Amino acid sequence: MARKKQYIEEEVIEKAMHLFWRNGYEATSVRMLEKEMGINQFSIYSSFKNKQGVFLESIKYYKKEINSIKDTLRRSNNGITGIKQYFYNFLDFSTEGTLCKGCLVTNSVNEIKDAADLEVMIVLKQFASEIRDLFVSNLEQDDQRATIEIEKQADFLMNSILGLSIASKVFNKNQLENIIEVTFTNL
Amino acid sequence: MARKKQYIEEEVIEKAMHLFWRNGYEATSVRMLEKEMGINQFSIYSSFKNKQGVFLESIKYYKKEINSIKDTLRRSNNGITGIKQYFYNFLDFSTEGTLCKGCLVTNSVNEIKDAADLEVMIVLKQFASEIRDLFVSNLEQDDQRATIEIEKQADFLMNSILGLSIASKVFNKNQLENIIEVTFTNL
DNA sequence: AGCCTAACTAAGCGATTGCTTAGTTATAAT
DNA sequence: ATTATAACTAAGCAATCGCTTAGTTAGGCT
Repeated sequence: MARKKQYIEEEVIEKAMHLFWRNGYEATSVRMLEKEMGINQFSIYSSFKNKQGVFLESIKYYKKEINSIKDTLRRSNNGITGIKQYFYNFLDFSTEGTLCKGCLVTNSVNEIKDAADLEVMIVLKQFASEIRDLFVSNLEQDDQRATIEIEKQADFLMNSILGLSIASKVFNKNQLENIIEVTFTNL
Repeated sequence: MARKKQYIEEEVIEKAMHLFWRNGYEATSVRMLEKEMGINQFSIYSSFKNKQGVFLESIKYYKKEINSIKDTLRRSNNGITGIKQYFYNFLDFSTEGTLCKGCLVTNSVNEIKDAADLEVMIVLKQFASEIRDLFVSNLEQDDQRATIEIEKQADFLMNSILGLSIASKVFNKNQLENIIEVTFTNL
């Protein structure tokens, strides 16, 4: 018995996410969000409570988007080979034309300080933990791999992909391929 | 023929650097710098021109501080072993009590967008390049190492230490040690 | 048709941002 | 002692920050 929303929340969150991804959390102002999302500040605050709310929804949307390459990894049944493919897929996923944006979650971990935004930090750590679990279960697929080494290797792989998130902003494509190749040599 | 400065520029820059290191560039306001540096805004602007000027000087001071472990690497003559030691030294260097601050330069690369702060970005890339050169020359010390592989391995090591800068904020000490151990296995 | 109510617009809230400036104080040279 | 000048203090600049609110518009209900 009243007016309908003139926007679809998921659609405007997608736009917000891309802005956060390109600029980071702090450097993205509510005025910029207003423009990018194409709705008034009132609508932003009524739909998502506050700026942090928009960010949390953006992270959720990011997870949804990255699910396609996570699913590829989940469905792969070829151990370390599947993980390596995930690395290449991630590079592709994090690139928009010539702009290398890294991983939204990694960027945010680097920016948010635990104390201030506890709720955000929990979501970010959970995301990382999910990826790590996939690494572990793929490593377990290789029969000859020693079980004690798997946890260490999973940490190592997490470190490598965290690195790639930053490296992709600084290094060229050839160097990034070198990094992935060396990472998976003798592993 | 006039009044003397009541502060030593290098001393106040050291304090500014620690603030940038803990909080990042954007999240550090000039008011915070004022408090931490213990001097008035007028003095800040007259000594360092603007906020970016304070930051550039802070990066210079950071380089100076990290020189001690860079020198250890430079003087080491034991190839890959020296690089591994650098990784451990870096972890120690980036930790202040229980607070893991990562690498100031890595943090900044992740925050600054090339276009906006070109001057800053140049300094940051130069810093990374200097570390990479040290990796290369240490790799060259190992006689049996194939020359064609050295550049690739240097990129790989840069990626690992970029990763460590973030990982140190999220992972525990044991995991960080695992990461370093796996990184240098079979390299 | 008339009404209720949620979704809109746009103006503006106090606080903070990076930076400047008018006015005062200290010091070295005369 | 006087003077010139640089370093200081503190107030305040316009702009922007995250967020709110008063007033208007639209759409399903009786």
